[in-house]
Amino acid sequence: MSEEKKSLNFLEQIVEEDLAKGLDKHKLKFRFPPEPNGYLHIGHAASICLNFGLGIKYNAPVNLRFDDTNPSKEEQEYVDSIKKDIEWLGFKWEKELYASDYFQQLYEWAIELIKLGKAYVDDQSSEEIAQQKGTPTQPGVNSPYRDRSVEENLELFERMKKGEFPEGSHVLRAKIDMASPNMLMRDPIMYRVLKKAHHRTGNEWNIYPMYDWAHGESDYIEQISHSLCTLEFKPHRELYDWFLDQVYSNKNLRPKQREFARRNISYTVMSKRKLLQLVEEKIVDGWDDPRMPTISGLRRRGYTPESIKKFSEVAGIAKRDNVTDIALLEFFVRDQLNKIAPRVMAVLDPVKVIITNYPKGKEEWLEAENNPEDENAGSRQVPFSRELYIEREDFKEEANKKFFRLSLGNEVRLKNAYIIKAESVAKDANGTITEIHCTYDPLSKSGSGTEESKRKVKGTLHWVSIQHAVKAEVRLYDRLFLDEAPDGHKDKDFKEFINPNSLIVIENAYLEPSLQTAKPLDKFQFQRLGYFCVDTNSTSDKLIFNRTVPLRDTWAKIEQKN
RNA sequence: UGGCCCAUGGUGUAAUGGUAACACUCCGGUUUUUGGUACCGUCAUUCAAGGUUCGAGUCCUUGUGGGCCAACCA
Repeated sequence: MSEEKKSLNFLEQIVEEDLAKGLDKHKLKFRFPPEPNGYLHIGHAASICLNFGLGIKYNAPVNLRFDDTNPSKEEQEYVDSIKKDIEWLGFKWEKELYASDYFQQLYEWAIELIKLGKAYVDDQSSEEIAQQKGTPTQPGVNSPYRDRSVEENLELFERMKKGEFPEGSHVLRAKIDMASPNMLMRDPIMYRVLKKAHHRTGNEWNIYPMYDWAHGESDYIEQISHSLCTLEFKPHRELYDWFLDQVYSNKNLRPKQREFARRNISYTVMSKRKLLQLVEEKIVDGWDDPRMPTISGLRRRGYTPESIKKFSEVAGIAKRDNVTDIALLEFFVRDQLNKIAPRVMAVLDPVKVIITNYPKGKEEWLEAENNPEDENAGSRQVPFSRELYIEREDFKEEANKKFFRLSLGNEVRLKNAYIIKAESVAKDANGTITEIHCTYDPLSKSGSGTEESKRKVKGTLHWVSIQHAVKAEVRLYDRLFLDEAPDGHKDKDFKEFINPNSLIVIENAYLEPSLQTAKPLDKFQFQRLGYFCVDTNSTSDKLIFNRTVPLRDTWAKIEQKN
């Protein structure tokens, strides 16, 4: 077996360089740092696969650290969902940690900074502070409180902590440089007063640290060797390093922040704010609606962890803005489901077929292969009888030679059963076909080995026996947005591009009886239709199937062209 | 009008100074009891212009285009 050399992405190269420069490989440590203010989505999967992938590759620990410094947005529900999703993807974290675990340490370090004259309490409003901050092209001006004495700062900060001041009245700021070309270095806020209950620390704190102050120091406390984040944090790196300088001792490892481009996907939105909006405005059925690009949505849609991981791996990691084609993700689910999903027959838009020369009351149980791609998948029995359903679109009274399906006077094979020929139709008053009368060739049974069974016919149809069929609700999902980049239009709201047909519910689909016992999240290929997954709310009394993705459909393409 | 980052087929990545690779999509074809799968084939001289070099997608300069930065969010 020749093993293909995989090229390293630029972050792996950085790790390799650090190793080459003498970094002890046992000191490699990574972290995945979600904020528990929303559900994980496919973009996070890139970061998860990157960090945990690095952990696997170098046999290094990866911490799961919740960045929970803002109690007004964060909730336990999100913590739980995030843990569930990471586990479902198949990754194991070394330690479950929280930025809030470090609140005390962070507080003590802040006091040290005050004592060193590197931090001060500012009494101004956020508006005043914003005004003094300048703009990217103009330097800021110093706060009038910038040169308070250490004693006064210490006392004020203590009172902030005790809850003596209302929210918004005081902040602790790092004293850096109001004229820095980097806005983040213009005396950034380290603490604000927030009298909110925290999901872990309750009412213990009246002040909460800001991201920049908490994140790098948390990395340092955990001795994370490589702290990987998305591109928009690039300007934060200077501040990350500045804060690190304040506490760093060369006896310890110094964490390194590096940035990569977030993964965008066509025909969807990825920001948690917008996803939350879809949930709150009930445009979708919750964070795990199968149309959502969340991990939980994809799971309910029928995606597998493997397909998501493969997608993340192949899409890769780089530094340029990107919009990856959703078709790549769909390719990987199909690719895996093709190998593992049992084939079954289901008719979504039924029209009745009566086989006039098949005896009334007779039934046969025919053998059907479960998966031609998996020889260990075995087979099952499906019932055949005189009255069947086939898809309405599989029949035309008259058809040209490109139509490989059933038409009057022509033969077609019923999958795993017999060759039938359409003889006549019955219609209702509107002209809608209500019955197709066919005859079958008794010698043409699938697998019987007869000459008749080997006869070439143009097409093969799926079907179900009416008297044996089980009913189910089938939900046909399509992309949630009609535009490739719904949030890429400056003058238009992303919701203007919502696909009105993103969900089509078929109340009464007919399935072969073997599906009666299907359990939530079981995956199947409905032959000739697509891959379907049993919904999490499905029961044996009320079966519900979600369409994960349709099969590739070259016939639909041919038809579209005409 | 400041600072930083980025630029390779339709899309996403690779090529680490030595003559553009892989995957997806699209289009065309072969096989097929799923118009599926599998298999085969077509699709770029790397944003532009200069420069360094025997040799540049890769290094330098200048443009051009895109992104990020003025939350008591992360």
